[in-house]
Amino acid sequence: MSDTAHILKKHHLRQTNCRQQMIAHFSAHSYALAHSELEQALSEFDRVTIYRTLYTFLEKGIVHKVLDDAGATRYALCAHCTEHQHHDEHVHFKCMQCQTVQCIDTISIPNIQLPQGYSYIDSNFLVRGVCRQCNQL
Amino acid sequence: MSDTAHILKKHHLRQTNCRQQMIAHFSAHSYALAHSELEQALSEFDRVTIYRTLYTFLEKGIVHKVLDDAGATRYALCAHCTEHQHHDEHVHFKCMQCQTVQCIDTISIPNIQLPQGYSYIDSNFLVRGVCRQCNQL
DNA sequence: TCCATTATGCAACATTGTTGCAAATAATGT
DNA sequence: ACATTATTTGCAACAATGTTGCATAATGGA
Ligand SMILES: [Mn+2]
Ligand SMILES: [Mn+2]
Ligand SMILES: [Zn+2]
Ligand SMILES: [Zn+2]
Repeated sequence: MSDTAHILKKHHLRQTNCRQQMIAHFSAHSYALAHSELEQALSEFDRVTIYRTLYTFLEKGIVHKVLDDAGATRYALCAHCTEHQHHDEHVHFKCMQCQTVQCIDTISIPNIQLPQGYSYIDSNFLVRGVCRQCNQL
Repeated sequence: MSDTAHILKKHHLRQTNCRQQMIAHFSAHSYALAHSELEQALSEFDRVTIYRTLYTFLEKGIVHKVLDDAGATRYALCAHCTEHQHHDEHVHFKCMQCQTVQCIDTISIPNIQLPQGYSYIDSNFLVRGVCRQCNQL
């Protein structure tokens, strides 16, 4: 069974064309994808279908949301998440030159001490800078 | 001279009604404001004017952008920023109960070590959880 | 192969972000 | 106080993104 099929099966989702191609597209890219990018790449599917598929993937822990300072939300494959809990406490890096946002899985988000009375659920850490590729130009 | 007038003067901006009321509104709230909230509160001004004023305030270092996982960008007053550089490296906290996002000025963003080849510009750290007020219910 | 459940496409709409341009306004100098 | 000029505002129009309802199509299991 293909990788994409396996991911869907693992999360008890039906094997549909759109889902398979979306997962394949995520796998083929090392950076986080915006809705608009998926829409362009997979133009055979309706915008709403992609929208709803992203929602399903989020719920099931197949992808996680990646914050971007430029409006549109991005998404990237999760490494070890389940339907019940996301575990994506790694840093995200946005290159201000090529505008891509990537997961830096090797850097986990440092623990911080919240003020009295505040409780922690999760966090999202976006670092802006210039990526390796763009620095080498 | 009023506080709001002083802020505008300091940044060489004209004293206009919209700008003064927007700054007053920011000052009166301890949490980050979305465009839509300003629009509702200051309904005598056009949506576009508020939009452009936010843009001006961002440029001048009067407000900073606060990322939110729910689509709409929020803004909050800067403490020590100038036209030339923002210095808002503090943690932002979003309460998943009351949905407000606030600046936690007392917690600065921890330094992280980026991989070889990456250079750092700035960062945005959003912690999600439950705020003090909502926890005490 | 049939059926129940689920996913998709389409239409329609809501919200947010963005630009051009003419009219209104604020600052400046007289 | 008034005229001049640069800037700001409101309006219209549009682009992009997010969201829902509903009829039709497809999937997975019986
Ligand atoms: Mn990630
Ligand atoms: Mn802040
Ligand atoms: Zn880059
Ligand atoms: Zn709260």
